Amino acid sequence: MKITKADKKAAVIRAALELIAERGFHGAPAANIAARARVGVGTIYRYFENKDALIVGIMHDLEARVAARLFDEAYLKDGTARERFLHISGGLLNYYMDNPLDFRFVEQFMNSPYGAAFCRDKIFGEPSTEGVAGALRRLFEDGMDGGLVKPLPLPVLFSLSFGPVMFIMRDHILGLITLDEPLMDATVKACWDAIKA
Amino acid sequence: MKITKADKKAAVIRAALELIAERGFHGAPAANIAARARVGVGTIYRYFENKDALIVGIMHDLEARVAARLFDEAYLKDGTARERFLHISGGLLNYYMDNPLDFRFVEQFMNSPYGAAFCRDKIFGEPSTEGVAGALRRLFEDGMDGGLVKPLPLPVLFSLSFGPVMFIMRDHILGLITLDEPLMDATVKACWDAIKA
Amino acid sequence: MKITKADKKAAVIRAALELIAERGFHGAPAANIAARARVGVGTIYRYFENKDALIVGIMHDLEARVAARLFDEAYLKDGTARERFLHISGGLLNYYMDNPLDFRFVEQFMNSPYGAAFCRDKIFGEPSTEGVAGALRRLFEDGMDGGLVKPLPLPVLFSLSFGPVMFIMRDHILGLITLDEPLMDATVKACWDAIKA
Amino acid sequence: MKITKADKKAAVIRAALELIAERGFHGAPAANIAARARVGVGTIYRYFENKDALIVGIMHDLEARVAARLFDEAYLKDGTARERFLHISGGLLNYYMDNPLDFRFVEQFMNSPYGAAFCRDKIFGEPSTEGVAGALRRLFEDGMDGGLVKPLPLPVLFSLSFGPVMFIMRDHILGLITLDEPLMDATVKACWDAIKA
DNA sequence: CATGAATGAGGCTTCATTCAT
DNA sequence: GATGAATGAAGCCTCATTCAT
Repeated sequence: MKITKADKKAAVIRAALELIAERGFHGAPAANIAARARVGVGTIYRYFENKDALIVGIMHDLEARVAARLFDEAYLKDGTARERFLHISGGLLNYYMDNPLDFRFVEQFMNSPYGAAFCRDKIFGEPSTEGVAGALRRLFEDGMDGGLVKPLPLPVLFSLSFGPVMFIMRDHILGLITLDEPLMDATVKACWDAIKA
Repeated sequence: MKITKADKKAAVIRAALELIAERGFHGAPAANIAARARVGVGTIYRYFENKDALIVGIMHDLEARVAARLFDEAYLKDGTARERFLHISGGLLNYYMDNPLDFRFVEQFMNSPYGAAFCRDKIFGEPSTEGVAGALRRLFEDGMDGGLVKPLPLPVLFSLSFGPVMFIMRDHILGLITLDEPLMDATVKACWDAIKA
Repeated sequence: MKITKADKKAAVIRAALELIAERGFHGAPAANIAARARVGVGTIYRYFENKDALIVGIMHDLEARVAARLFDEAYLKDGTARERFLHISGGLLNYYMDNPLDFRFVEQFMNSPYGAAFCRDKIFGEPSTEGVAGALRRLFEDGMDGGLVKPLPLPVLFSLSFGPVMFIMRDHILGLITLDEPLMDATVKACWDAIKA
Repeated sequence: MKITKADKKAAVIRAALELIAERGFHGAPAANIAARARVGVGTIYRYFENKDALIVGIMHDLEARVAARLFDEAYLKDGTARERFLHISGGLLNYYMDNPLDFRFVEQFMNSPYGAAFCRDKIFGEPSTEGVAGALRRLFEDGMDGGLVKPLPLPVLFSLSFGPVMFIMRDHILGLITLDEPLMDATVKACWDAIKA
């Protein structure tokens, strides 16, 4: 058993994510990805049918890592709707602060034909009760039932909650602003103001 | 005045915007743009130094059209900070509802290396007191002075105001939700809740 | 009668010669030629059927200018074969020293498919008794008859006479050597040594 | 050892040389080069960064082949300056007689912006004591020291030696003259007359 | 006559993908 | 499995030439 086993796949995913995050889809040819992953070009095609599959694969991988971070033990112990909201919203902001490349990737992925297809696929699948989406839905639905959250369609609540987070993260990464703990806190609290009844 | 005038440039811009909006940057080769604009390929290069310049040119053009719509007479007549906020925020939402292709373009442009460069250029220029950015800055600064708006850095206020708008528009365009007048109204009002003191 | 009449043609020829001399055939698109000649692109095509015709036209023009310089009154007055040889050979060297762009053009023209065709055309025409070629032929033939010049085919005598001149001119223009009066003199005298019996 | 080895590079070089020799730089698009080399277009770019690099690469390759021919054992055994000169000068003429395409390439290359850059690069490097240039320098310097060769700058001696060779070769290839053994012999001997003291 | 906007064939180069080793 | 040389479709861009003004 060598250092390199089938975690070549992980290396490919990481290399591709980094390259796309840093240079856009244009700037991530298979040859560069392979080079950065210290892998032969052909190896990419062992693990992914083609480049599109690789890109979607990166997104799935990333999603799992984000979910693991947001729904940790801290989240599972009970709390008010507001506390749980702040936990998730703030957690997302924190995650992207710690992993700016992940953010840059998501940003580019979601706002591209890939993202559209990705979302459509999610929708055509039944509204899962598990994963990030499920947890959030329960949070908002409970909140609305308890009269704590404005009675609005879920997508609207989502947008009020995460739109600002994604927006401000980009500014932070571009250097237009420097987010610190208090500022992040103020931001997610303002988001709560937007959705609270 | 003949069939051929210099609005070939406008035709190129429109064709490129549409193609990019519909199919992403990948799906908009120069040949297709020219074909849709009913123009020779070479003509593109009479008006734009290269494809990148064209793409940035589209964004500038689009910006001007958005600004013209948001800062009309209705805006200029006085109103409370909240009224002006709702006018702009709602106006933007409306504009994109009416021009979904414009929205799709902005979305892709801003979340790509093009957008990063574009924003950086804006920043290195002095904080203009005119245009969309200037008007918004005055609006928020006045609001903060009057104690009507939370005292937060401008980029944060921007993100609270427009993050949700952009987010929900994508859902709408993807068909995940159908925005109607009341829903749009509720959304921008919720945004105000986020920023109001 | 304005400054610009049909000497637009001359302007085109000059502009094209300069551009080709400085940047090669690759670096002389019609648009640039027109710009440097301060003339519309279309104008080029009034005077030359196409670009090839223009290029050959430049060569003809240049030939005439060289001939005018070499066969002046000084040449016509009698002299020994050696004197006449040195006059011509040195005159050519001098001409190119004074007109380096002309040299660079000739150099590129002659060593290209254009030059091959040009020479072929000359050959298929009867061996003219006039012009540069004619005068040189007489000079060499007289020299051979008088036993002053090695009895070799004309092309060989030509190459011994002008090969070195063209060769050293290129070095001079490239800056590999700096020709001055004594050096030029020594060079053409050495050429005479090559052909003298 | 299969059909495909890495002498694809040699095939590309050969194909490009031939095409350029026969049709000029204009007449050698990458697609044609690839076709003649029986290679995919992309393959060219595995071995050369771009077309310019290919062209310079051809020249380097050719230089090596010429050097190998001129400085063989026959040259190394001692001889008078005149004998060695005739060996080299005649050898060059012979080489080009045997390889007319090489000649046509050199001719076009040297008299073009490529050649200028090529020579400049050579100059900025220190005057190498090896290779063709070095051997020739030694030959001429020894000759001058021994009073056998005219005391002239090296570039002038070069031009007197090789200018006629290149010149007459072109005539031969264009069919203006047909060089045979005696004629070639007479030519190089005449060149010696030009440089001998 | 002169102009230069318009054109599109054609050139250079990239890059996803394959396949022999 | 892993590799990377080979491939050619396809993208960007240039430029000789035309033609309406």
